[in-house]
Order: sequence, then C-alpha cells, then structure tokens
Amino acid sequence: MSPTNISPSRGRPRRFDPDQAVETAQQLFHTYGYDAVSVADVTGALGINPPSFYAAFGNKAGLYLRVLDRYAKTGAIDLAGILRADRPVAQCLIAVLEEAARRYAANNGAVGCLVLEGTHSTDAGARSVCCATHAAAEDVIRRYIAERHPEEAGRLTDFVSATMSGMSDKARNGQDLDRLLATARLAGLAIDQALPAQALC
Amino acid sequence: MSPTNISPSRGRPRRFDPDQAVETAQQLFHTYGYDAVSVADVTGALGINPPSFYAAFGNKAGLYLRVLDRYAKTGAIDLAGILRADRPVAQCLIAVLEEAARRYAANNGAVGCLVLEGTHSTDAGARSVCCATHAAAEDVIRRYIAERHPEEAGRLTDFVSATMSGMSDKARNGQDLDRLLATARLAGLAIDQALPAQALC
DNA sequence: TCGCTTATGTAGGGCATACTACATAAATCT
DNA sequence: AGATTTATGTAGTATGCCCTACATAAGCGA
Repeated sequence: MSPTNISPSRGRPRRFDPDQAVETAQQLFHTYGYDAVSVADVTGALGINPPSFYAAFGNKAGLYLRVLDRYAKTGAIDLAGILRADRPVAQCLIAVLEEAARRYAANNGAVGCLVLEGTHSTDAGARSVCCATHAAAEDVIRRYIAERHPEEAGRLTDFVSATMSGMSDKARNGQDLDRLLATARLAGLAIDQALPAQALC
Repeated sequence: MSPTNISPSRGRPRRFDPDQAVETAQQLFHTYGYDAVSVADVTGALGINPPSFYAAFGNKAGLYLRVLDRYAKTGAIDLAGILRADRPVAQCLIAVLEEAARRYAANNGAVGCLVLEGTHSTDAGARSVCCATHAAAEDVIRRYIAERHPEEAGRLTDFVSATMSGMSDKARNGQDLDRLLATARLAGLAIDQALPAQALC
C-alpha cells in the first residue's frame, strides 16, 4: 500500500537527509535549470552515490517533483494571500507583480521563477509539469479578476502573466531588484488604466 | 586569405545548397530550440551525412551563427525602421510591441523570438551570442528613447524588453495573435502614460 | 545470535551526443 | 589524360548522460 516508510527505522539508516537533499537540489535547479543539472551534479553536491539517489527519489524527474513541491511552499508567490477580495483588483494585481519582482531578484544565484524557467526545459516531462503548475497559477489570477471584472479577466491575466515571464527572464539576465520593480510598476500603470477605479468591493 | 570559395567551382560540387540548409536549420532551431535540435536532426532533415555538414559549417555553433544572421535579415523586427524620429516615441514603441506580437505568433510552428529563445539555451556559446544580440537590440531602443526622454530611457527599455520576452514566452505556450496583440496594447497604455503626449518632434 | 530489511559502494551498461579518419567520387586546371 | 581540388559516404571515436546489477554494510526484531 504505502511505498514509503511504514516503520520509521528498519534496515540500514540513510547517510543523508532527503529533505535537505531536496533543498540542495532546489538551489541547483533554480540556479542552473533542470537541463543543466545532471544527476551526477546532484549526487556530487550531496556527497552520495547514484544508487542512494535513485533509491530515495526514483529518478531525476521524481526529485524535480519534490523540488517543485518544496518551491510551492517556500519560494513561490502566495497568490491566495495577495489577491484579496476586500481590496481593489488592480491594487492586488500590482502587488503580485511587485512581489514577483522581489522574489525573482537574486537570492544566492537562484534568480527568476523556478517554474517559468522549467517551462523552457528540453525534457518533456519537466516542461509539462511546469506548464501545468504555471497554468494553475494563471487560473487563480483569472478567476480572481473574473469575479469583479469578467470581461477583463482574459486579457489582464495574459498581461500579468506575460509581465511575470518577462521579469523572470530579465532577472536571469542580471537585472537587479530596482529595475524589476520599475517594470512591475510600469505594468501597474496599464492595469490601473484597464481597471478604472471601481467602487471598492 | 579567404577560406571560402575563391574560384567558384573547383573540386567535387556540393549536393546541397548551404543557404537553403541554413533556412531549414532556422526553422528547426526556431521550432524546437537550439538544445533540442541535434546535428543528426539537421543532417537528417537535409538528407546529408555528418562530414558534409561539418565541411560546410564547421560545427553546430557555426551553423547557429549563420541562422542568427539569416534571422536578423528575414525574421527579426526592423527596429530601425519602426523607431522613427518624426513620430512620438510612445507610438513607435507600441508599434514595436505590436510588430513583435505579429512576428511571435505562429509561423509554421516557429513561434516566439528565435533570439530570446536562444537566451535560455544550456549551451554557453549559443546563450552568449543570443544575449549579445538581444543586448544590441535593447541598446537601439534605449538610445532611441534617450534622444527625447533621457530620464525614461532606462526603465522604459526594461519594460519594453520584458514585455517582448513575456510575449515570446506566451507565444511558445500557445497564445494566438489576438491575445499577444492585447498584451502589447495593454503594455502600450503604460508607455503612453509614462511618456505623456509631448509636442511632436 | 540469527535472519530480515534497508541503504550503500563499486562498477558498469546502454544510449545519444558532437565530431572525425579515411578512402572514394566528381568536378576543374594544366 | 593526368594532377589537383573539393565533397561525399562509411564507419567509428570519445564523451557525457540516466540509470542499474550486485555484493556488502548496518540497523532492527525474534
């Protein structure tokens, strides 16, 4: 039934912590991209041998799923928290863009958005899971806008998403926080104009 | 001195046309990306064997340079033609974005911007030449803006460039011309607001 | 202590990649 | 015609990749 540990400690104990391994792998994938990080890179960084890696994660794609899961909890933007029903839609969308700018700015070399970067991978599996993750995030934005501005939801979601992709790209090309924030705020001018100050709520 | 043909026809003639091979390779690279296209893919599409390929282009990177050269002449946006001194800066920048939307929309599967896509390559050589090409294009835009709006040149160039990156990304994820154009025009609202209608010229 | 279970280390398989050595074919120049 | 030049076709090299077979080590339960 359950393929993972049923009894917490039977057999020879692991010499490494899988959760910390996921953290290390996240740093590697985020910094260099899925394609550029080989299994040998990961095992080398962890100081383990390939069989230990495959016993713990199945394969490279399995590790990547764990990394994406961790990213959703620790590195990604909390859309549900920012897109508030008690504030103007435009203001919240701009807050998303500004938060993206902050997250995408350099963090120990792990720059840009891990998911958007994974969207460009050559590996079909990595690409599709990232595209699905990204599409889900877009849906959250789209539904949020649609509740109060149904006719604008489509194009505004496209615009916000494109701006985030662009910012992730620019972050990876070396733009610092200030420049990313400036782009977010310029995009905000368009959002403000497309969603003219409605009565609150 | 000149490593290429000095006398137009000596020795055994080629069984393929290098220029047409570059065109075929451009289609492949644009559709699938530099990393995903192997030399075997190219030689297979051309119906030639590896030695013919290497004799003509040196290596994969050499072919890519030829492709980028051809792209600059046939597929890229004619910035110099669109950024006119006799029209409002904002209007010309918006025209660039709209033209990008048109170019990035599906063309036989070759969607998005070849150069921006190459920016994401795993290969350091391909990546750096694409980054350099892209930086040159950004400089054209920046200098154009700076002539009439020096203080806005930096952030507006960043914004236009980020928007183009985002549109290229979205095009590769399946957005059609209408959605890309809508994003371009929303970005245009921001540009219009950042460059309030100056007197012409 | 003995079996059972789980993880490890060594070593390597299978595959795709970019690229090439070498003999041969097909053209021109003298 | 013979020499020279250039491209081709066959076959293969070297490298890096993901992943695994197998014997061994290290813990627990009886």
